[in-house]
Amino acid sequence: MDIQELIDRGFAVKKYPKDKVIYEPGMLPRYVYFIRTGEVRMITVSNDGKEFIQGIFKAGQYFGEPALIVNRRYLAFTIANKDAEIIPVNKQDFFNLIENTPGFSSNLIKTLSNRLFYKSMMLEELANEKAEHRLLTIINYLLADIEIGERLKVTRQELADMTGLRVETVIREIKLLREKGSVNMDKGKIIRLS
Amino acid sequence: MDIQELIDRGFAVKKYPKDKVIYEPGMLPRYVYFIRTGEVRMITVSNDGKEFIQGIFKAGQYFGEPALIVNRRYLAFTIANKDAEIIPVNKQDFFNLIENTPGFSSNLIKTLSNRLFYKSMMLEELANEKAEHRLLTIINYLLADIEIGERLKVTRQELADMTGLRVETVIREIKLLREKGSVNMDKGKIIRLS
DNA sequence: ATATAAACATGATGTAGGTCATAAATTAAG
DNA sequence: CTTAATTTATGACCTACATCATGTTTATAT
Repeated sequence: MDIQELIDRGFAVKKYPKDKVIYEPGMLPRYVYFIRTGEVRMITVSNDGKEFIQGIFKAGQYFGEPALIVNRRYLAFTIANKDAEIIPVNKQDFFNLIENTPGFSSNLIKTLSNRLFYKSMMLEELANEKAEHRLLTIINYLLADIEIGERLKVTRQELADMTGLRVETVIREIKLLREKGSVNMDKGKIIRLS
Repeated sequence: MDIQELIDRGFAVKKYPKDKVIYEPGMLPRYVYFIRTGEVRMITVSNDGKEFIQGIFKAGQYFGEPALIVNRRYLAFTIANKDAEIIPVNKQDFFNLIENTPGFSSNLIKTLSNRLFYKSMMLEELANEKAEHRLLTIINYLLADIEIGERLKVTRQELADMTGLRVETVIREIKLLREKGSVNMDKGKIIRLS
């Protein structure tokens, strides 16, 4: 399912400026959101305001289906990370897409499986592993997605919000990882060497 | 997809005695496993031997698809919790089921969405919440699945393995929850009152 | 009924990582 | 260029939970 196809079929594009909330916990799901441009973060927030990054979604991806499919209220916020153009597709239309668009259903199955895989991995980390191991795991996960020689453009705060640690801990731990040579740095950012 | 239908189509049933390992981390996925009878637990184990329960699967359910679908090695062990009869369905047959069995594909999508929902919830808990909150969350999640007046037949060790806590912590915390009245107990086990 | 193994319980002590405070270094904005 | 805002950095202290040790109660098997 590519986004242009949706537009051709007459679905409307909605603009969300950076930091605009797309949906929040407690709301009943009505749409699945297809991202044409920009980026979205999905976060849960604890009582005392600590954020956890459940996922980052980019152009070409969609989000919000699980809650809609199982028909339960959202658990997370989704917020535009940058200015974004998004196509909300309502429940009926979404189910029509699944039924009638060749390959869409199997694409959805793959997407859900992938996310499940990531979440299983992170659950194990958060349940059992300590700071150093958790950090190495996401760092390597993120490094696998960029080119050799590129730097990870992720802040320490974001790493903290993905691992359930606090910034200070991430800062100290990354310093140790660099000293140990477990991680290579370039001007304060982690770089992929191989 | 009900299990009898698979048997009618000629798929073989394999017996696994209690505690038999069905697959383990590092293996390449070759089958999806449909449970005819018995029960299976999926666990990840840290370096120092601590277990985390990724999921429990019962008669009528299937497991092992995500790794097969994304074509990556298993992260977890799956182990028979009780004597079990299981039908391994190989990759090609499984994809045929998706393609050709009416309703199977949408059933799979629902199943994956449900698990994703559970894992998102637990990730938030493990990342941000302390022992008491974590415990109340799974306890209520588990209570929702049993009848009013029934007792939760789950050990404190199992609660520990689902929340990333240690038995002693779970024991102490449950005692506090009972004293606070946040949880009702009957002969040492948590009971659902309403 | 008795033995044996799980499960539950509780105290004493240790520690990883959180919290708080304060500041230097980058990056973005005007 | 200068200012403001983020991000990174570091020390001092604290706390929730882990760890270890040992015992009691409750199931399970013979």
